[in-house]
Amino acid sequence: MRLVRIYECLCDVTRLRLLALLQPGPLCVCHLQRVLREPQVKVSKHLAYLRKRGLVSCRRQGNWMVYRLPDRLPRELAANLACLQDCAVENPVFRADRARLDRLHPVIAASGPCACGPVEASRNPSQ
Amino acid sequence: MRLVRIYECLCDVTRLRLLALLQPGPLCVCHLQRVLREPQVKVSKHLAYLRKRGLVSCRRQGNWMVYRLPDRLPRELAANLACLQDCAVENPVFRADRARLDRLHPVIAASGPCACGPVEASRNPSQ
DNA sequence: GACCTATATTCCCGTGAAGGCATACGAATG
DNA sequence: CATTCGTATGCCTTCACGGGAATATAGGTC
Repeated sequence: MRLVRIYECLCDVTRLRLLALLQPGPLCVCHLQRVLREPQVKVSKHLAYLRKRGLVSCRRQGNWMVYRLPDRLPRELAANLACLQDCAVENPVFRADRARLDRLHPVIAASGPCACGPVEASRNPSQ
Repeated sequence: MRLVRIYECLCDVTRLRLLALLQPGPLCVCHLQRVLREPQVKVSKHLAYLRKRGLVSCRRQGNWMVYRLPDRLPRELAANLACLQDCAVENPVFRADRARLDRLHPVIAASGPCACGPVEASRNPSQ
């Protein structure tokens, strides 16, 4: 059942945090890593897990990998991400992550989802 | 994180089906078993899992154990159950379960959540 | 081509979960 | 008290997952 697959992705803190961070827009691994403050392997593995199950997609951008939520989300996933978003509002962990992400905002806004290098797209793409 | 605990409960089909079945009102194990068409051990163990994590509560009723969703659900859980309910509407597995449950309705309506014996409460309690 | 950086993958270990079988428990009934 | 019924628990095996260390890969730079 597809729904179970989704929940399997959601039942780990790191993955929840990753998904919550990607909701506003795409980010590269180094940003995710910096915000989560988790070791590289950990972040990379959980991203791979999410990728394999279609919860995130990614594309290479020079040296960097930019991750994002897929454009067209299946109904169940969209519903659950919305629910997650709701729950995240009042959760200290997510709030702290969001705060750190916001502190990265200027950089990201200036140079795109990957501030580590030259990039085209901006955050919060309406497409 | 409490949220993760919830998702851990949701990432198994059997448990999802159990929760979906209990949403309208309390049911005894034998009914759940009959609707799910799963072996007794399996049902019982998953109920224990849910019980241990506070997603369901139960009380003995003579020979039978009547399970229900707890009266006051924490915010996150309520949100996710609502989301589950939504997703369940268009899912064949849940629909089939619901159909079998509905076929049990007359019996349950007549004798309560456990049709196997005399019982007091009716389904869909507004409390 | 050598080297650096960002990220992914492999290998290993420990833990926990799922499923099944057998058995235990608790309540009712004779 | 023995039996039966409904349900729970213990034991076992299998398997997936999470985490870390080390290593590989891909792209960029000189």
